[in-house]
Amino acid sequence: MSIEQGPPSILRSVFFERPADVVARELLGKVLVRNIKGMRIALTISETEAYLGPHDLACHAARGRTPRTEIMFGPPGTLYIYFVYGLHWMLNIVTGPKGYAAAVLIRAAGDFSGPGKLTRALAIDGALNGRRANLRSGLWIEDGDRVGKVLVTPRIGVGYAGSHWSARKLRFVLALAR
DNA sequence: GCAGTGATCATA
DNA sequence: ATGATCACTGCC
Repeated sequence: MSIEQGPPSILRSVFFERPADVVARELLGKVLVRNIKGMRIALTISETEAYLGPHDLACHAARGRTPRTEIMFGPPGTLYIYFVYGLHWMLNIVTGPKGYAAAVLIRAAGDFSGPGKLTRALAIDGALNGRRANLRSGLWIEDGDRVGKVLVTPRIGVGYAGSHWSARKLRFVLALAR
């Protein structure tokens, strides 16, 4: 049996240096931690989506390397944060080897359901784009408890990607504990 | 169901 | 420079 001992460990880049769908699934139950001027907020991640890489037509990197997608070509564990619909910041973490543009979108954590609401609650915006998930940036991820059942569904809001890629089951949701 | 909101990118 | 689009949300 495994008893958690000592301080929780912060996920390092090796965790993120794997395919986005693997990372997305394993992020469920991990703890998203935000440190804002000494105030610490810790929320269990409950919903993620994988954006697999340039071949994934729902992934921004499918449009090639642009000023915005440049960040996704960086090392695993880099924060990729972009603005959409004129209102909302989206929180992603770059996955896979450096130079391979893939990422995981964190859609929900704690009581905050919805990617825009999550970033607003944690004061996450473009200032964190390109930073790493670590203590220095004030945003990182720690180990969590074992998770129970996981729901796997198509991703939200990617109808533009065509029937194949919009249907792929790349959204991972933590089922409620019983 | 759909309007709001503004960055981003393709097109020119 | 212009226009379509958008990994969303909240209100109808």
